[in-house]
Amino acid sequence: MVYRHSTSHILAQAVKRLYPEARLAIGPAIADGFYYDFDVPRTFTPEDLERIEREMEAIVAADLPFERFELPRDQALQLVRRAGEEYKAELISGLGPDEVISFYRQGEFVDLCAGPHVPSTGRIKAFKLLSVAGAYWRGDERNKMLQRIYGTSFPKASLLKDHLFRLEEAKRRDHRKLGVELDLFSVHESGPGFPFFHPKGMVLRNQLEDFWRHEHAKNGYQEIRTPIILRQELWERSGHWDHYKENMYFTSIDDENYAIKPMNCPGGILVYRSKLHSYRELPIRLGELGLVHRHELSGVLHGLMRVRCFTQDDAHIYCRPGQVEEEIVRIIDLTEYFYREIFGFDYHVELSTKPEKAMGSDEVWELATNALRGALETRGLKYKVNEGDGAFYGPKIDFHLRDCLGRTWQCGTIQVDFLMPEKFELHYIGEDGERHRPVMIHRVIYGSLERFIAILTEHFAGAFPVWLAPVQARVFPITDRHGPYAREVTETLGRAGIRVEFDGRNEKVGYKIREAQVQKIPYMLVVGDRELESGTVAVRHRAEGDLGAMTLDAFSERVLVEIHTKAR
RNA sequence: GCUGGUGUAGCUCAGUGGCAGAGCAGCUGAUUCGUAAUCAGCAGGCCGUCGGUUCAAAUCCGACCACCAGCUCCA
Repeated sequence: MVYRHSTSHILAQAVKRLYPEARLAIGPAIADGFYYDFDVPRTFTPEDLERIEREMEAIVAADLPFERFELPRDQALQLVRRAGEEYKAELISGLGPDEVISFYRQGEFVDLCAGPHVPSTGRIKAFKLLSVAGAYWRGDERNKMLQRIYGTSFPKASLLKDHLFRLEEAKRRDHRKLGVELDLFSVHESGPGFPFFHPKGMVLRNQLEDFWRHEHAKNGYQEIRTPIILRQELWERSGHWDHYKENMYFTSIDDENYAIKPMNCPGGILVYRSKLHSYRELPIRLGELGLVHRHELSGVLHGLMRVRCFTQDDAHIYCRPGQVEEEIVRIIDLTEYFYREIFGFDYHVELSTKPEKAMGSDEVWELATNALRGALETRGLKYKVNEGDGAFYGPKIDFHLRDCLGRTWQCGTIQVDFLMPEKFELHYIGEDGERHRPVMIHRVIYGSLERFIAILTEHFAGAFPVWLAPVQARVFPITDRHGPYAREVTETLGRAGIRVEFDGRNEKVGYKIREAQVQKIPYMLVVGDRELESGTVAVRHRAEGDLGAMTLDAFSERVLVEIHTKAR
């Protein structure tokens, strides 16, 4: 961390030497590297980065010592103002009264910095500038956009090389690349952000949905389905019109205004409201694999991770106030079962609190937030707090999963909502015969099927567990005379419930094996004279290689066990 | 949406002002083969779109669209 931060100072020094008009913003170390933000009238090109790198080499070669000094606030301000560094002046003004204001000097270059640093610039052995991108000053889009240069550094050249190699390797797992290669899905210019699922992608998706339905039925959920287009009035009532309009698509039918749903909750509420409920029924858990559309900014679209229409594995739980925490614990348990037991993911949990543009009083938010916090503590889960990051109708717990480049994506979420029940005047009849207001919990486990499929693809690098694999086995006859037997094998396995393909093309076994390996098909079955005579199949596993001959029964038993246990 | 980059065959990519190219994939034929690529032939293009400059544009200029990285925002 210190090491990379020192490298960012060298970057800043090089930039100041080459472009004296550049104003410095901030330059922290980040995971795997560092960046520095500059305000420069011209834009940096890749050639500029090379020039800057060469200047950095010179600074490293000069082995300039890093020297620390401290100044009182007014002198510090004077120093940076004289240098025309208005961003640094703003940073100093933002520091608390008792904070020490320190600077670091290397050669002619001085920068406001808390430190620490390596002793001298010569300690930086291997570095590389990776990219340049825009970034708003203080991360606020109302502020000026600065130019951010990203880079990384390592104590040894070989470590830098390894790191760059790992970045390349990670790209091979990219779900966008694998999605094409494995023929899972596509996106087209005709519908940016609106993905098309191909037959193999649908097999995967349907497996996820079947499993989801099964587990939810076991856990006391009922399934519903609500329409995609509903009257605008509904969205005005729910608060989406006021808080979410810019993300919604609208249409009109017979001169009436309608909206395309960005969330499933208002529709689900209409189902709850369609009859009277007794306290004895609660909690009522209504699940919906609901297709929602949201207008996302064009610059954020990303394969299946970030799209403009997606299917949420949603559910809304209507319960009594006293049941909220227990319900949250149940959802956490179900989520952990999915993530940890079934898929084997690493994830982290965040708790998001009341945002600026929220509905409802602080007291209600406090209550809801405490319920979430209480459930997290009950389960002893570590979590990070995101102040002001909740939904407009309630605070939430989020489960975040990693993609191939280490970026994290929110998948599961649990949101407590006292407000929608209010807006829609929901009630149930209590023991006392009076009307009472239920609490609503919104939750998803996969999050969206699309994003989850993207994460799964990268997590397994396309080599899906057998239960999810679009094709579980492929059968190849060695020559034409083995064709009829190979077909019989294919049919028998198919009848046993295995997704199996027959590859009778006139190609060598090696060719077919290679193709099946590239497709990450878990099992390859070779049949030739030996198998034909003994009534067996020669089994090859995509990771374990040649497993030798097995009877058809033994093979199908093996695969069926893997399918049923969801072996990874 | 903002900053920067990219856009040529299904995929990966060459081609920098003068007839649009390669490998893989596809199709046809030959080969009948034992665990990651058999050989030969054929076909495949609105060079992202629209406009401009030029005798001539994939190539230069402009606008737009899409994609990539990052920022802001979110499942």
